[in-house]
Amino acid sequence: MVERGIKPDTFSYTILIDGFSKQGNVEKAVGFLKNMLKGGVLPNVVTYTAIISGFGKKGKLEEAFTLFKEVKNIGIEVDEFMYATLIHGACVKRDFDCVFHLLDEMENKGIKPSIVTYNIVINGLCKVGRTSEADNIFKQLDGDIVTYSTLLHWYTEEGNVEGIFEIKGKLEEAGLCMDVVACNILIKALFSIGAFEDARALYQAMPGMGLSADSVTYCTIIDGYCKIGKIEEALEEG
DNA sequence: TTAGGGTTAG
Repeated sequence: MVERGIKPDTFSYTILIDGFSKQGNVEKAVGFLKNMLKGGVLPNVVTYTAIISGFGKKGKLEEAFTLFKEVKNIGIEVDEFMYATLIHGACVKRDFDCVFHLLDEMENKGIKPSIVTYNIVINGLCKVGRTSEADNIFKQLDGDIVTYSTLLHWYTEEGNVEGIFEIKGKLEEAGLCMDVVACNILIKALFSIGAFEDARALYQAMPGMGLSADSVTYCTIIDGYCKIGKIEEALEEG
């Protein structure tokens, strides 16, 4: 672009910055931010969110917060995306005081967290073994398919049979549209509680729901059958 | 008419 005399704008810079942040090279992303500023191209809330996300993924929460304060000082209006990104970073660091503080701050600013932001918090709590706490805190919440998938996944990891039944029931009650990820998690959960026939029935019902099994589905089923010594069934489904 | 946040096996 530069060779051809095309001046990069906020969008092209932000795409580059986001790409480097996602690859784990937040230093390079910061370098591009500096280039932008030097060239008189103004970063916006999306640009800064990309960098904060890069810091968060690497566990560099302090750097993320320093930048967050800078953004506020510049006078750029922070939004739910930026808060969600910071919350994700705080979850990576297992700093839940920080997480709940950020949620409070959002509320004070009149920024209502969407289900995506709540799902970040739920997953963060589950990851540190606080699944039932996550489940309780967000009981009143209208979960989406990711919320239920996440809770079901972690209850399965914990071997919490009661939890599995609770979420399975809620999932059916909510009547949400299943996706492949949700099916894979539910199949695994069913295997874990010994409901092999239900697991198989769900797998077979997938095409009727407009879903096709992916490699995770097959691995889950093969693993499930192998663990109970049913090699024949494992071979059969493949 | 371009850019940003969440969930799956082993």
